[in-house]
Order: sequence, then structure tokens, then C-alpha cells
Amino acid sequence: MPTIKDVARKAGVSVGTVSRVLAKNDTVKQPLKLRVQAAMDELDYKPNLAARALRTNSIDVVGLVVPDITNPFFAQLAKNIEMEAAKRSHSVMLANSHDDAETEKTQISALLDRAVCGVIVVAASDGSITHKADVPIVSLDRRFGSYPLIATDHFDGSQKMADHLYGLGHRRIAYIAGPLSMDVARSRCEGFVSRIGTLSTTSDPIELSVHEGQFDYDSGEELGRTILDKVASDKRPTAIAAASDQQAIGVLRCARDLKLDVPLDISVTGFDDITLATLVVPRLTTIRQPIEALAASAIDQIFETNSPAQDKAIAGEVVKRGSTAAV
Amino acid sequence: MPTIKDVARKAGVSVGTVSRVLAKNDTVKQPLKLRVQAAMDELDYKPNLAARALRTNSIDVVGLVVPDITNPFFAQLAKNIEMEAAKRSHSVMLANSHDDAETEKTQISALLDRAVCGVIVVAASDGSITHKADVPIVSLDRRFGSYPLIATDHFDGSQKMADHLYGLGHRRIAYIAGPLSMDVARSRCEGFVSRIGTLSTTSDPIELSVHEGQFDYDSGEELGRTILDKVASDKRPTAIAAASDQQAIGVLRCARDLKLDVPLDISVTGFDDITLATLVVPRLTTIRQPIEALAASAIDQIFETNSPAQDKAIAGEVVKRGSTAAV
DNA sequence: CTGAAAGCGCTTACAG
DNA sequence: CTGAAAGCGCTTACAG
Repeated sequence: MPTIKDVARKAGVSVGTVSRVLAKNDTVKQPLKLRVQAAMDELDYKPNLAARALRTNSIDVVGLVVPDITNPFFAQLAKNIEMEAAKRSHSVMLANSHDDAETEKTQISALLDRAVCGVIVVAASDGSITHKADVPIVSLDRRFGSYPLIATDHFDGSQKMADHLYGLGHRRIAYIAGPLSMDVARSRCEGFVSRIGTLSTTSDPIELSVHEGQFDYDSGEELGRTILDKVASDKRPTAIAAASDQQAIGVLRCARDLKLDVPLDISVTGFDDITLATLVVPRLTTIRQPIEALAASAIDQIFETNSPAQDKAIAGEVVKRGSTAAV
Repeated sequence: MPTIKDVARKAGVSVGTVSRVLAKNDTVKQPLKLRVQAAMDELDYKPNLAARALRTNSIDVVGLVVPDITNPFFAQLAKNIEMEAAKRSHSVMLANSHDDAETEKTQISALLDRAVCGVIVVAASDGSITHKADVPIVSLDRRFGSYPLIATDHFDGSQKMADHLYGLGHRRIAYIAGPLSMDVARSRCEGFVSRIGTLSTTSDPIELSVHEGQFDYDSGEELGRTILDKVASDKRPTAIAAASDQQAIGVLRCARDLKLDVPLDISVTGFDDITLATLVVPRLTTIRQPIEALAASAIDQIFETNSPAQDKAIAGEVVKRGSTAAV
């Protein structure tokens, strides 16, 4: 492997000069610069990144810690982050926290030890551990400690879904929320409920019931049953809005069991737009999370060290598919 | 940040000695060692990894390049690799090749430039580019160049599935293969076909038809239709074995369209055991890929530099679920 | 068994 | 604008 010394010798300049053209420093005059570049090409020179890291105390790597890369949403995020990082010729170091606060802490420290130039964390816990880091740290999707958070605008998305359902004429609606101890679940719920509140008038009232559960399939199925099973068809909601696609798919399953047609008897909506959303029958109307924008924004925060770090909520759009229809 | 010098001073020894206890070198005598460790603890000393990398020309990081981390199988692999690496206090640097040979090459080079101690690649192409690397490179699942391959024993798995179906009494079977230009598809197909061949006797013959397609849902649905739609029920196969879960799920969908009951009218099997396999109705009988073992074995290959690198095929097991039954 | 010292390959004030 | 030189924090022969 040729070193900076070799190219300096070949170009007949000092290593300082070579280093400066490497840094794309415009201080090196054209003729010299060309000579140096020619030498680099000829030797197929590649800078030793470890040496550079030792001097600058930072490498072209951004750290990413997610609860579980196996979760499709996090995988999508990871992919887009890797692509954004690559654009700036940075690599990404990946770590899983396995939804454990302790592991999360360890992983972040390990990343920091490796002198990454920043770390993006999709928090596993409400972990309020403050790391003394001299590089930017940003939370993605779920807030970590007191670091700035980039996330989907859950409130806004749920509002849009309320509008969608309202526009289809639904006036008897059930909302299945996630665990309201979680910020995400709360934002989504509040967005939906508040929007319905402003839409409902005395002359054209909306009946809304809210049911809290987990974010998963089973919870959706179970709550779907309590909502649909007991009541006569003229008292039954005409639409169920779920706080997650998984819940919504659970509702779909339960509707099938109850011989209810979706969307003829009942409209169903989710939130997230996971892959499964297009594989179920009927395909699910949902809010698509702006994954590319989230990733791009997170990477931006890492690199724009001059502008002050701050929270950012990015709007998602409703994706209309087969699971919703006019009443 | 305290350096090795600081702890040397505090412990009253030379930096060489500190470095030696750091290296878990047993050459340092007990009393000194203790003093050094005390100093390290007190100062909360952490070695500068970049400096170490510069000297040793290698960091405690293994590189991983996959075609697309968004693919659940690769995500599982990545997760397990990260866990295995963590056991040896190594991190993993992740890169996506986006199924592009050129990108793959670039990513591997980038990883190598960063002085990783080895790279694991799930090949995107049959990419026969040989990199001059002084660190181990191993292929996972899909062979890269001429590097050793760790993979599921596709041949064996398909044989087991043939046995399973045979044991249930099926004697009229259709096999849906993947694209036979791919090694994986070929191994799976050959395993199944050869096993059926040896099982079939003149007194108890098995009818087997093979249908080549892609590995995806649509291909399964389409081939399922050609297999099931044309024939009278007494000539129809009693089982369809697919080379992938996605194909099998496509078959399930088509069976439902044709009002055929699975598994009463027809048994259906897949290969891979993706998450969806347990979410479809009925749940899919399939071959589970030994993901943990694959990951562990790949990491082993990176670290066991003394034993010669070589191919390794790891057996998967059949997971019996609702989509198969006795005729 | 331990210390003194060279050196890994860069970057960056400091002069000129 | 360019060169000479110090130094980043380690590891590892080389002596003793």
C-alpha cells in the first residue's frame, strides 16, 4: 500500500502538499495539484483512514442504533440512512439495542469510542441517559434522552385520516389506539380525536369511541371483536381507524371471522404502511411514513453542525387503498 | 480523554507496560498489573481505537454487505451477525449493494479501506471480482467470487420436504422451482426431485411434475393456477411443494380463488420460513433456514484464520404447520 | 519481566 | 502558496 510519502516523493513535493490536495484545499496551485493527482492515480493511492482518524479524532462513519433491525420499519430506515450516508461517502455502523436500555447505552458508547462522526438512535427506552459526546446525536422515530427528535408527524397523519374517513361519509367511528403511555400512540390518538372533534357539529354529529390496546395484530383482533361483535348493524361503527397497520390487519382478520365485508360493511384504516399492508385482502388504506425524508433529515442533522439541532416532525400522506369506501 | 500516558504516569510504569496489560499479555507480573488496572479504572481510561488501528492496521469491526437490508431474511442474518460480533466485542459496518455488482464492489472496497478485520458478503451478483484483501472474506447464503460460502443445505432441506410429503401419503406431486439459473434454485430442485426419484418404486410410483418460475408471490400464484386449474380432481396433484415461501403463499392465494381447501384438497409447502409464513391462513409448512447457525458460522470463519476457509452447508429443519395433511 | 524508543500515516500550525 | 516538523495515541521489537 502506497503512503502519502510515496506520492509526495513521486510528485516531488512535500507530504504537507499532498495532504492539502487530499483535503480539497484550494490553497495548492493548479500545476502542483495536477502533478500530485497524477502521482496519486499512478500509485493507486488511498489514504489510510486510521491515520487520519488518529489525527482528526473522527472517522467518516455514522453510528446507527435501532431496537431491532428485523423490524421492517427500522430496516427501511437503516437502508435509507445508509444511502444518505453513502452520498457523503460515509459508512454506517449498525447496532441493535434489542429493546434494552442497558444494551442501548453500551452500544452508543461503543460507537462513540470508535470515533464516529455522529450517532442516530431509534430509542428503545425513554432512556434519559445523557452521554457526554462531542459529536451530534439525534433521535429518530422515538426520542432518546434529551436529544433532538426526527419523526413522522403522527398528529398530522391521524388528522388526515380523520379527514379521509369523514370525507367518505363516516359518522360512526371507532378508534383503536396504541398504548397511551407511549408518545407515538398519544400523538396519533390526539390527532385523530381532536380532528373528529372539530369536524363534529350538532347538526351533523360524529359518534367516536376510543379503545386502547397494544400496537400488535392480536390487540387489533381482540379490540375489533369487542367493537364489532356485540352490536346490531345499525349501531355498529361504519369505520375503524387503527393506530398501526398491525392492529388494522388484526381487525381485518376479525371482520372476516364475523363475516363482515371490508369495506362494504366496514372501512378499516391503519398507520405506517408496512409491507404487509399491500399483501392483505383487501389492501389497507393507511398513512405512509415518510421514511426517505426521515432518513435524510436525520443525516442532515448529523452534518449541519452549525445550525442548531432541533426537533422535526415530517408529514406522512394517506395512501388510499381497498379497505375504505363511502358508507 | 485520558491517554495511555496518563495511566502510565499514574501507575508509575512505562506506557509499554500499560499497553501490555491492555493486550491481556500475561507477561506483566501480578502486582504491576493490578496497579495499572487500578489506574485505568480510576481515570476511566478507554484506549483510542484509531491509534490502535494505525499500528495494527485493523479494527475490531467486521464488514457486512447485503443486497438489501429490507429483505427480512437478510435483516435476520444481519441481526444475528451483529450479536455474534458483539460477543467478541466487535462492531459491524453495514452496507447495501442494492443488488448491483458495481455497488457491491465499491462497498467491499470501502469496507476494506476502513481496515475491517473481515467482511461477510451476501452476494448480489455472481460477481467474480477477486479483491486482493489481506483479511478474510466469506460469502453468506449466496456465493461471492471464489470466496468460501456458508449457506443453508438447500439440497438436504428439499429432500426432507420430499420425505415429509411422502410420509403423508402424497403420490401426485407438483414442484415449483425457482429460476434454475440460480444455484439456490437448482440445489433445492435437485434435492426434491432426486429424493422423490429414490422414493418412487414401480409398485408404489410417484407422479412428479416440475414447474420453473421466479421466487416471488406472483410466480407462485401463476404456476399454481396452471397446475390446479386445468385438471379433473382425480388427476390433480395432492401436494404442491414450492421452492420458496413466497411462491407457496402465491399458491395459497390461487387455491383460495379456485375454492380449493388447503390442506384438505391440496397440501402446500414452502422453503425459508419467512415471517409471513405464520401469518397466512393456513399457516405454512416449510423448511426453516438455520439463521443463527449461518451467522455464527460466518463469524467463525472470519475469526478462525488458522483453520482453512471452506464451504459449509448447514441443515435446516422442516416446520410442520397447517398447510400440509395426509391425503 | 519491564523500559526506552521507534514508528504506524496522516494533519496542521508555523515559518518563510 | 509550499515545506519542515511536531504530534495524534498506540504497539512492539530491542535491550537489559
